Amino acid sequence: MPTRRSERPAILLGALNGHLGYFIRRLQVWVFQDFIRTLAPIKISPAQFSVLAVISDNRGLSQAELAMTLGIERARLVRLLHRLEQRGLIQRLRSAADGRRHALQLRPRGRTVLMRANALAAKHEGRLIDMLGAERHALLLGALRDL
Amino acid sequence: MPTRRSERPAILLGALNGHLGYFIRRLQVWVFQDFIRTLAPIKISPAQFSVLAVISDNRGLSQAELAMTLGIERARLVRLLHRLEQRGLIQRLRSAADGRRHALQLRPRGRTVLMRANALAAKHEGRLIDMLGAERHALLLGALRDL
DNA sequence: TATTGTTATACTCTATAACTATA
DNA sequence: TATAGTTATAGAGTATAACAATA
Repeated sequence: MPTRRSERPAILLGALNGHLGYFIRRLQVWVFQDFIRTLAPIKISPAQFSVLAVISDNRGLSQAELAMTLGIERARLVRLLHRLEQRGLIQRLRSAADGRRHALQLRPRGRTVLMRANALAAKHEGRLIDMLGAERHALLLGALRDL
Repeated sequence: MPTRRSERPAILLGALNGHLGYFIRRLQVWVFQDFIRTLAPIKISPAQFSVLAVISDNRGLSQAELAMTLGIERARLVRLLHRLEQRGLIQRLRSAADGRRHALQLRPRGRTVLMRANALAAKHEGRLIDMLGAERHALLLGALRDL
């Protein structure tokens, strides 16, 4: 027979305990909040960071390829890229081979910002490791990286 | 020296490979999409499901307690609960002891809907297990449940 | 016809501040 | 004065559909 240990009984999660999605969601919310605050000085959101990182390592890729790689809607990418272009971080070049495509690449300023973003993102990752413990962090990364 | 195995080189994730948050986010998006589609017949969102589940197992708790338990903004809960109340799934009772608090509880219809929701959510969880593999699913649940 | 980029719409989520009523 | 619930706002994210230019 279970006994209460505190005056106020703890609130139960009920059916949620069996659902991985609930715990994934909670962790994801924590990650976004910490990431956004950490990169606030350079005003780079998680989505913008992922876009800059992928363009950096895949110079000349198209918007459709970028959208599919990151699982972002093509329509949403338009506004996202427009802002990065306005800030002088990226460039959209019409492809010579296929007039429909935009070849994406970082501008010098984008490379600089990405370097700062990487440094700040590393600090965020450090806090995530602190929270999870290094072993659990490695376990999760290994389990999720190759899906 | 690495060699290319396909005509078109695969798109690289670059710096994202070191960030657990990226992979957590991708999985979380998959989970939400599948959950929403699975529970579409009864029009219950992930947030609504979590609210019904916690109220069910903690009859009479307040909105502030519920908000803190689920990590939802108090302000957002208001509209969420309002809709569930309009649908006849929950009830807000003024607390006799403290006039500021609303004691939350499921109405009979809410209990019925939650039972259907649990059945559909189990199907969703089955698909998640299929995608991850049973061992990985158990590994992740164990690693995330006690944060 | 199909694809790429674009525009538009509607709804939800997130963050924030401020208001009211009760304590 | 502090707390519980509420209202309001702005900015993102998500899901759609439809359009023009190009293939």
